[in-house]
Amino acid sequence: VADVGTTARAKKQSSASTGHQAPARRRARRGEGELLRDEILEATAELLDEIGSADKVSTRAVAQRVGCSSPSIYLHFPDKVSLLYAVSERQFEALHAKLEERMDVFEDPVDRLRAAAHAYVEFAMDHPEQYRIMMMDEAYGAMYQEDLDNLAQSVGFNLIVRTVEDGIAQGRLKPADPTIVALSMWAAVHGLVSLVIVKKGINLPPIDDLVDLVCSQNLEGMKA
Amino acid sequence: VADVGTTARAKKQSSASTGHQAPARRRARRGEGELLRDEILEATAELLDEIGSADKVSTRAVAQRVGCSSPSIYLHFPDKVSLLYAVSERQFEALHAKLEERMDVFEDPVDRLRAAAHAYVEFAMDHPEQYRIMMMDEAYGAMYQEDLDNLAQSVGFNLIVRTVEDGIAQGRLKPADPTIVALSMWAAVHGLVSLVIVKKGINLPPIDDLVDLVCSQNLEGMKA
DNA sequence: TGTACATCAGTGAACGCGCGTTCACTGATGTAC
DNA sequence: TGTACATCAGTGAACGCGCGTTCACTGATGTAC
Repeated sequence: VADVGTTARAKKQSSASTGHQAPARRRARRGEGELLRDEILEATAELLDEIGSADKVSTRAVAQRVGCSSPSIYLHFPDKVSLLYAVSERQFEALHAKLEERMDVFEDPVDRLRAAAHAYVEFAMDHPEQYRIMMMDEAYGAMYQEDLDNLAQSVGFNLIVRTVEDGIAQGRLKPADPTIVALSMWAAVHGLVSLVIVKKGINLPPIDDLVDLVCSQNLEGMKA
Repeated sequence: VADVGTTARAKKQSSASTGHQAPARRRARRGEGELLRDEILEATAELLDEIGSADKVSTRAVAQRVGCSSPSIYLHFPDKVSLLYAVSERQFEALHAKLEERMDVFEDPVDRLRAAAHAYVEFAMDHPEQYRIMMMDEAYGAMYQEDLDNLAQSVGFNLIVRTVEDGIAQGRLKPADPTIVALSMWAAVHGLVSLVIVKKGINLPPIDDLVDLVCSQNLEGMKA
């Protein structure tokens, strides 16, 4: 009611309200509307990491982090679920890229699998809350429901299966169903890392030692 | 404003509103106030199973399931978090009891460990959404933070550690750190079951076969 | 046996909040002539 | 070079909803005398 005279800009600046971060974005040029889309995705990913629950990350908080208004989000995403879906897709791509990068250092399939396990754990420990959402959250689990091959692809599962196949073909691993071997490795590593994330504070041996142990149980025992 | 004449009971009965289930509870006798507490715990557990997210189970829904008003919940629990905590404690006790029951059928430590793994998986598959909340949810993870020994106890972890110790003492398993062996078994089984729960619909071999495989990798390889 | 009373086990209505989303709008940017 | 105009990239205010929780109360149950 009062305070109509001062410009909107001045008001936004002065009323810091709850806003620790509002970098006061500049409006994008004509063809650059997609820039905001990227900033929204990044801010959402950050907030998911900090807050650790998709439900509790509000579109308003995302907007505030970006420095835009909350309706602006709807210029780029039809609704909140779509935004979260897009973030998760990005994150799966990042995980996949990291696995590939770390595996490609090695030639030997067994080394490659160990490298993959360690890279997977590193990713999860770097973004524990995002990992929770990607791999433990109901919403995201359901998202990929129709699209299982896509999930396997994204999560790097096929990468592992193929490497196990190579190992068997090259005589480095005993013949076995490569999908089962890959699955039990994945489950063991995921189990480990998810326990550490959820029951944080539980005092465990260093996680990398545990990962080595899991790799040994899954691979060394299977060496040809 | 209108409709004041008809009794409250009649109103409740007729306005079925969204209420599929409102069993029209009878008020407890003088000393039996604790009865409602139990009913609230059970209704909450049911709803958690059905809905699969602690956030999305509302106190109002719990009250409706029980057939009482929502303020009644606050007669027995100071707030929603305490209610959820109490439910989860109950559930951990049930899991512990199930493990003990299934293990006690066998004498041999290796058999006992296999039985434990299968019982654990059965519990999780019977109450997938509760298992998610107990083992994958942030809120519950945090609840037990101060109380790690209690967690280990509740989840049956100590039971497993002791059985591994027995196995080693009896010469049925190779000498090793019993905690590490138990932990890697737990992680592998938890990893498996949590993948199946979250990524439901993913087409996998029967889970019991996978559990057997995991047991083999963790135990058979370790047999003395 | 009858009645006044304390208390126990609850209830209906409401408060205040934060959220996802919509609506009607604004004003800078580039384009046509 | 100047100006009218379309459009793109946003915005402020508000709606409606569901939630956890509180408040003032009610009425059945048992007890004292």
